Amino acid sequence: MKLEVLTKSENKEVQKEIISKIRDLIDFKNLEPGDKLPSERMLSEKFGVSRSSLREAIQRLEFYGLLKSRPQSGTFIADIGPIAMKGMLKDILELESPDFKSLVETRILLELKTCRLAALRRTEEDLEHMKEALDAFSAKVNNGEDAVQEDLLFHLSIAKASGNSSMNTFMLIITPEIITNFEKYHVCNVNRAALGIQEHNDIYEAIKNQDPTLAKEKMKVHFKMLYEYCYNIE
Amino acid sequence: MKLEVLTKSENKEVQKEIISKIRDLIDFKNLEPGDKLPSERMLSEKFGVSRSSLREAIQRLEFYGLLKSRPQSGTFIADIGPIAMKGMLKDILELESPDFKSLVETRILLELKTCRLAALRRTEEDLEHMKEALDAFSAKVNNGEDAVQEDLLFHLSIAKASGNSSMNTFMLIITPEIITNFEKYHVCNVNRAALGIQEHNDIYEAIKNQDPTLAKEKMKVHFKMLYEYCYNIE
DNA sequence: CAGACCAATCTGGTTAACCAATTTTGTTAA
DNA sequence: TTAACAAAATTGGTTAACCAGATTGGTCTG
Repeated sequence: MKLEVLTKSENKEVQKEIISKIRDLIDFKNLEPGDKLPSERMLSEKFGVSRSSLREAIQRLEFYGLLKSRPQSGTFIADIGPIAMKGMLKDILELESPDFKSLVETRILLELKTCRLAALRRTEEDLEHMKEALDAFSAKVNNGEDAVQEDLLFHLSIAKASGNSSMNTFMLIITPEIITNFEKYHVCNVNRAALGIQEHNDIYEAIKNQDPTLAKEKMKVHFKMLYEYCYNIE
Repeated sequence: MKLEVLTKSENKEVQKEIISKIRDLIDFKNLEPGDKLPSERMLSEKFGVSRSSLREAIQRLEFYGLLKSRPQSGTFIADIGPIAMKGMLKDILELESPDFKSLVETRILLELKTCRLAALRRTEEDLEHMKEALDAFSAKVNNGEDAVQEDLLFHLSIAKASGNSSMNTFMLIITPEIITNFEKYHVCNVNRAALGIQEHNDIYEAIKNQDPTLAKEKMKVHFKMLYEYCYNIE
């Protein structure tokens, strides 16, 4: 019975251990898709961890789509097959938290696509949202203030207009870390911000005119500096 | 005090309501980055929800990088600025679960990039893992069996070899849903599987020979059918 | 012997009590 | 007045008890 308070990182290690034990259990008991896992009480006792910790681990695996728990019934193995299950569990356990370079690289990839899709699919409502974000950005910059947040929100409005909820979700996931890293490394300087208004406007106009190729091109221009920065980090 | 048992979807609605209330609180109290949120007990009482539900909502916002809770100290607002905070909360609340088309579209985008990066960065260890996955896939197909899982695991091994943990994570997130949808819609048929071995081999060789352009080209060939399928769903 | 039905049990979800570290606050001494 | 120290209140995390629906095993009836 653990009594010391665990730090956040230690807690994550415990979670990984639990996931690892769940993997061993699935492996050892040869549990197949649709099979029911032992109850939470039984597992928490068997693993020697608290039920809350176990529940958190299960929730994480549920997030990755590997488990599915149903109220008053049990926790079940997802219908993805035992081989995929085993492989994915291994990958999840080995997963490391993303570095800044990965984040920027992924952001550029996503945005070159979302702005293209946005040009193809944007609704009038999407356009309005984008315009609002664009104006907020311009106002801040013209006032000489820092506008990293407004910048990112404009880009998020494009992601939303892309009509692809996966990419939209992924943009939402990486944006906060991008912001904190930007502010840490001072990636955005004020001189570029003024230029940024024009670039944002170009992107907006391209999407408004439903020109996907131009939109992507303008986004590429907008990312030029960031792109070079990203590939010179290491 | 709610006593009925909530279904999973109802539960998610409750979570959204809580997040919405947290947003209102931040808005109303003008909480800024680094500020401390009221304690969990106080909030759960104020919102009229259980502390567990509140904690789940907080964990979700922590996942998106908007909050940061520290043991024995409190839950704090992330250092991303009030405007970004408000905008992102709005987007998260409006987020819808991804459809199959979004998943496939995102997968293709990610994989064309990861296989290119893998060709540039793969280690010898990465190559070994890819070879193992490749052989497992070939064995199953040559045996006339269904090999959707092995197929996906090969692609995941490429994502891992890309050295970009964000993209690796995102691939892990979308893969289970892809698998279940594949099996539901019978996207993969056996005839193509035999062809798939050759295509997988081509991709593997290109990555092994560190030829990013060829790797991407071969991946594009591999996705040709899926690509057409994806854009003919609606 | 098969099918319907009911109660005991088991389940995940929820609520309340508990823990130790931290933070705040009040007091005292320099 | 201020700095230092200690006690009390506050905090997120943990554990244990509780709830109502789902499951199951056995029993009874046709």
